[in-house]
Amino acid sequence: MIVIAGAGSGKTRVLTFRIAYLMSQGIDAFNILSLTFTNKAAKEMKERIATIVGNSEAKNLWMGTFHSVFAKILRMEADKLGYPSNFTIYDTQDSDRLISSIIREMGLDKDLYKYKQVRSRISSYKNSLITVRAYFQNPPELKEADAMARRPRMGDIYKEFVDRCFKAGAMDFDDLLLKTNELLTRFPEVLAKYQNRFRYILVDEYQDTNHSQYLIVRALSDKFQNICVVGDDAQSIYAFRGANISNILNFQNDYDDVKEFRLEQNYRSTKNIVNAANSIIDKNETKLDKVVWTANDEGPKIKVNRSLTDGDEGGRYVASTIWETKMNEQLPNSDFAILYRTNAQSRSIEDALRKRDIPYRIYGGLSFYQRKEIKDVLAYLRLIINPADEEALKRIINFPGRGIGQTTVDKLIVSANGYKRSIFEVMKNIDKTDVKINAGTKTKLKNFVTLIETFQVLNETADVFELAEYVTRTAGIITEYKKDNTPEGVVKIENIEELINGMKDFVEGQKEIADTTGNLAEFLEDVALSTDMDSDKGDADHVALMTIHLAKGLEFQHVFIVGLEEDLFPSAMSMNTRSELEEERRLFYVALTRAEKQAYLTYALSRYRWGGKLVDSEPSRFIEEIDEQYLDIVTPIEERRFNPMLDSKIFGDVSENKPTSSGKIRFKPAKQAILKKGGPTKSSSDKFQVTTPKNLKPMAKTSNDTNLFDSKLAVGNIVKHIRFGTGEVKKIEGTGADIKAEISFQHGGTKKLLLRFAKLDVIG
DNA sequence: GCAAAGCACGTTTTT
DNA sequence: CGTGCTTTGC
Repeated sequence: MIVIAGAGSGKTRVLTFRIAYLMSQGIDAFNILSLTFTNKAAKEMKERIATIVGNSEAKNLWMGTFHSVFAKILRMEADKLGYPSNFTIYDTQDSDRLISSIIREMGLDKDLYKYKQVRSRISSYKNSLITVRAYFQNPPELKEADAMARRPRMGDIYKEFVDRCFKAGAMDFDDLLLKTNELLTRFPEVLAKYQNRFRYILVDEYQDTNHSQYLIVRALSDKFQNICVVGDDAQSIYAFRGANISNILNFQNDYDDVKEFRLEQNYRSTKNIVNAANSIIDKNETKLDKVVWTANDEGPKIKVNRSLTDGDEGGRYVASTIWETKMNEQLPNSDFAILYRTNAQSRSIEDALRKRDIPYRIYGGLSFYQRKEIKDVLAYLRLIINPADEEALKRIINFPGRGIGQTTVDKLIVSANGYKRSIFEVMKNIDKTDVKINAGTKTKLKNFVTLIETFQVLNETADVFELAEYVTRTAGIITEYKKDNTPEGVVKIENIEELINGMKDFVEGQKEIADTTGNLAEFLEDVALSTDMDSDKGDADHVALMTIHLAKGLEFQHVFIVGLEEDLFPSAMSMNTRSELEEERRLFYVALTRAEKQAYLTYALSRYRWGGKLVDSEPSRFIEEIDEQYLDIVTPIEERRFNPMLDSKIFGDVSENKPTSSGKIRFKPAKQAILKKGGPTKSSSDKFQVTTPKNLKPMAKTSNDTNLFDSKLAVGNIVKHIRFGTGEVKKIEGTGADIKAEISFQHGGTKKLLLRFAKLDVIG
């Protein structure tokens, strides 16, 4: 059965009730497998089912993401594949480091073999079931393609990567799916076992499955053919990680007697939003026919707002609109979401919200578990349960510093590869090997081995919390970070404390649930596969900030979609082919359909990108693509309020509050009008800087705050440099990010310093 | 082997 | 802008 479910039509409800229904018909929960897109979705669905059929029954359901469900199965069957059951899950960073390391070891040009490109290439092989053997055996197209891309050694890197992961007892994200396929293909008795267990299979967000996932589902469902997939082709937004939209388009051909259902009524959004979204998705060629409609109210039109810069967008418009709406309508913060295309856009929004004391939470981005200090602690724990884990070992063998440098590690890697053993084993038997390392360093290595072995012994008896506390103290991690008195150092200590407290919760949680063992391995797996969405840190009331990808499946009363500019959304990277652009359009569709009541679209005429550079932008084509009867073009009145020099006449033929007379929004003239107003001359553009609202608290200034626009540095100033001492500014040259000052120091002569790097205190 | 400074580079999107 | 890698000088 396939359910094509439009946005807001109650997909989750369908799955929930179907499962509850199956169970009410006497089907054993153990026989139901339900694959969701996030762990959070699984958890929520489980809770909803529990309220219908009871908690004890719901507990037995197999429910989770592809990755988490099959990681569990792989642990049970690991020995068949030659893996230890406590295998490590490498995250993207681990993979990147290993790939970089391999490229270096093979003596390849790292500019030609960029580790990210190599990683994504390997990832796409794996997701297409092209194993190393297949790569070398198949007709030479792949090899030729890589050779054409001037990367003839691609296959060798792939092979080495796979070998090293295997030797380290590690799987990357793609392996969790690929190895599951290997397991089910090579061991028919295992396949039969899981086919018999999972008699009823349900898959959510089917449009975002990749080939590897598709094959797993097909294999498992082949015997009983009790499969129900739910999805919406219009919301397929993960092609970049291998999602194949034809999985959903061709489902009918894969099984006998497929029943198809269409859910086209939207219960979430107003007519304006639903119709506007339809008018966008209409522009796509590749799609299934369906018409989403709603019986909800007409609702207000979608507000479209233009700002001068990204700072204005977040500050003057988004933050103030949230503030006012919240006050006028007495709404909680959680009714608001701000969605963007790239994570980097969050910063300016954040600043604005902070200034207005609006509580917010950023989802995604650099997650807690990816922070350096957290990964350091986790690396110790990983090494305890899997000493072969190469990336964990390399990370901590010299952290905190114990005099084991790169040279030594390189020798160990070469030796480990030679003996076909893990690095840890080589270290353990260092005296029996032919590794040329001096006696002093050997002692250091032995001490490290002993340290880890001590931890391993403790792990036999202690729980995760006790262990981590002991490890961070004994290994000197806490001491190391305590040395650092900077604010960053303090935050790191706090983060480690938070991690350890989280472990306490985990241990206590495990005691309540009897069916889990609550060991270290389990904790690490949770960490490896958890996302920012899964953990609801308290239920504090906040505005949600996230990428559109992360927002899929969520809904909010008021939704701001920011940065609607060409090259940003649609992304400059995704405008080469029609299908790429169509995916961007679907992404916009997803964004818009998150809104229940009111949507706001915003764009800026120029934006700070790449750190310092102010880049001009044009409004996104997606704004124009919306049928304009659903739009309310708002002109930012604040622009004038903050600049008394301006007169509305200079806006030329762009009217203030209504669409232009031609009936079509005219973006180009609007931009030119702004140029006229802002003017190309320095003095007038400076005004915009000066007229920043003064009632807002300025950001804290430190001596190394070298924001160029705030820099008061001039010829003749006496400055102090942290290293060169006191000197006089002789000359200032360059523009923008490249401004340099020539400074004559009392000791140390004359130096040209880039202001963006130099830490200068102006003292006279 | 280590620390600091300099420099390069990147921003799609994520399990 | 900020991270993380490389260079440099001990």
